[in-house]
Amino acid sequence: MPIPETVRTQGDAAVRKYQDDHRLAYQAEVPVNWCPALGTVLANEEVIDGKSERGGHPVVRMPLRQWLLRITAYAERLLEDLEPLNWSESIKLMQRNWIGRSTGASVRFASAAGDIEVFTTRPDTLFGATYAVLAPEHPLVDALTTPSWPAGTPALWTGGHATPAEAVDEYRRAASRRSDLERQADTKTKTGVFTGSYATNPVNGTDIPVFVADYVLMGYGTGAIMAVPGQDQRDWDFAEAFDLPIIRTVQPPDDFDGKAYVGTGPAINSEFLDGVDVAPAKERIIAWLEERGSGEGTVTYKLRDWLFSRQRYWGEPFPIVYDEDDMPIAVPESELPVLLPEIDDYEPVTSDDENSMPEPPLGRAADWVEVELDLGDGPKTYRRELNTMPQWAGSCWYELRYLDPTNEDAFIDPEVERYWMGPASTNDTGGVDLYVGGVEHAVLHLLYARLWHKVLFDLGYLSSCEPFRRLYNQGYIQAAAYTDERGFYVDATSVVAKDGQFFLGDAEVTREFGKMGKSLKNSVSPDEMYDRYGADTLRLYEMFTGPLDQSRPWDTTAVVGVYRLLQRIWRLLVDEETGASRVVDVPLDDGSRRVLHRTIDAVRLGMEELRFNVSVAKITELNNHLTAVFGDAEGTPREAAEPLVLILAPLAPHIAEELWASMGHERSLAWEAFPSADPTWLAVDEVELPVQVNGKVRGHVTVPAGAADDAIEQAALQVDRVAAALHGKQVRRVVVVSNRMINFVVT
RNA sequence: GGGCGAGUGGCGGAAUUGGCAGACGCGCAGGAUUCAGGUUCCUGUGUCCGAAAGGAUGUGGGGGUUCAAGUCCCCCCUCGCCCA
Repeated sequence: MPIPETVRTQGDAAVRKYQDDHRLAYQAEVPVNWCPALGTVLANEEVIDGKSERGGHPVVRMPLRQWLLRITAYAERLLEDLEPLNWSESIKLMQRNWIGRSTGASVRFASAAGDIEVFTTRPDTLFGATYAVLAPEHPLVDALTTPSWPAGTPALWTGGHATPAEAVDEYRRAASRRSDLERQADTKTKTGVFTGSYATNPVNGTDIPVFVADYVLMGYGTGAIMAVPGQDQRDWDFAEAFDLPIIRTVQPPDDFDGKAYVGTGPAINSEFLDGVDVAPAKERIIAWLEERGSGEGTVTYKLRDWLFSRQRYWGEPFPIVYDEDDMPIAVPESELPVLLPEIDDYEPVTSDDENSMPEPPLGRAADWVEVELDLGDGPKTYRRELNTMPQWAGSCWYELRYLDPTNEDAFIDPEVERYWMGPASTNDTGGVDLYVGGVEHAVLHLLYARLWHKVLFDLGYLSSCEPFRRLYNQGYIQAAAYTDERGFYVDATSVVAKDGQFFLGDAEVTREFGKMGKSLKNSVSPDEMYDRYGADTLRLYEMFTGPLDQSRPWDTTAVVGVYRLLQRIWRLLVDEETGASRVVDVPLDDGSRRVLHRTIDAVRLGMEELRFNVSVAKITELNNHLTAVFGDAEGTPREAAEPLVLILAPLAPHIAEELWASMGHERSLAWEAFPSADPTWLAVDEVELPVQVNGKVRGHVTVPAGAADDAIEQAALQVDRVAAALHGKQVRRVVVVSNRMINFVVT
């Protein structure tokens, strides 16, 4: 890393600090998510509503020195490169929201306790800031809390307390009992107290009161806001509740009758900004603030650096050792990989105690922890890093290693990577063609893997800058889950149904449907279906029950349908009595040829769009047709039999291979191309069109494909029921959609 | 509170994206084969009226645009997911 001269001249410590501020992996004392029940700390992405993503255990915040990966340095690129990816908009949106880029300004309001730094996305509304609010946990709150209420403080602002100190103390106590979720969800009642201090609005020198209120969260922005009730509904509600002035600084449209106006419009009551629209007003005020040193334009991200240490045994050890000064040193490449030591007890140290401390299991491997190495200044004893990497570390790049799994010299041959993953054009990010995975990885695996891919790209190992070009989120097969009267999940397999109610022993339980898994205790094994019907039927059934991206309950009642389909296909191609092939080398009739090619076309499309349920339906239709024509004939023409087996193969591979062999092939069908429809047989020479009268179908006509509008009209008029419907009516208009339909509009 | 997605027969789900709603399968009913059960095969199956021909009605509810709406627009209800 190039070190700027100005840093270099300040000595080794400064250089080290500069490096630490920029390195991808770094250690820092940060507030971490400590989960005593799991015995490890967790990344922000692994904590949902204050509970662990796995298991739902309580998570407490505590400061700790840990490894972090500087994902924030990639925030902008992670955001930008989402754009061209063939991912669902909802997942892209989740990542965008998680990265949480917001542009705005940080503005300093002078106060007796020093500058209060607020972040705002609406610096253009600064003239409308009529008060300021700090989160109850904000570090300046104590300094801003005055010994007594200033003269003229409205009773409304004091919360009924004799002094600001009392009021603030009491308020903070109450706020600490409410979770962030409650604080944000409860938008109706606005609470808060006045600190007794004022802050100066830099644009006009106005002193505005400073409040403490829990609708401002410490974890977002700077934990302090300038309140602009005219343009923010939360601020408006608070202003109404505390009788604070409201100044509109954006002119709402004439027909606007709401309270806060968040739309665009010309600035008003804003001196030099008056008449300027929101976007240019932002630019102008930022320039003004920067000129005077009162603030600057900033881009902030919600995304935080990735906490990368875990106190678990099962994880990649860090290739890091510490010297006698506790200085971390990278293990030289010749010593890699660092392997986990054999230990007897690799369980994490778990606890119910919020005050317990993380304790890495690797600490138990005393003779592994101490290691003698020569890192340039002779053999010395070093101490190994005891934390391990999170489970995501491996899943961040496994897809790359899969491409070249036996390579001993590199994690992947660049040529191999280019072949599988390389960009197809200049605008292409590259990446695997298709990645099927669950939505639950939206801001976990799918974000982390993108980071690693970009890092490897930057280091020159990859030609693709994104790992997954197309992402498809499969739905979940859900299963019935049952809760007892306490709301706890009970083992679903032990529940019995009786008269529409569900019981565990004598106790009634409540049924719901959810993703199968340990947490809902409702896993259902496919083994039973496999034993009874075989793997092909199981596979085909899963594909047939509905679109891949939809969740649905596991219901086995319809499985016989696809089982019968496979049997029917078998009987079409193999003589049940003798086991001999029924495939014959005679030409196929034109009608069957049309059905065949239409089916191939539809199945191919279904495969491309991952709509396997439709593909199965089309194969069924083809088979129904062929059975009707050839079921009782001497045999089934090869021209239809072979494509039928080939289009079936991806859905029911075993039976397809067997049928393929039965037709005399010695080589696996895996080497055959997927059939393509012949366009000649997709073309039709006659079409049957519905004839509508006032939008209602009154009959059908068969006309040559591409027939002229008036020819269709003449033919339609010949249809008895149409003629009857038109009798005595006046035709106002005739709508003909070629090869589609015809509609007579009458009165 | 905000955002996104979904709601179609008894059930799972189709519908070339504005053009015959209900493909395909399950289930159900009737029939054929069978000593019988199962298997297999055929026919029917949204709802209402009708013996039938046929008619009316119908894609969560209400309104709208259009010759034509499951599909587009507005309001509402329910469910799911995400964010706060």
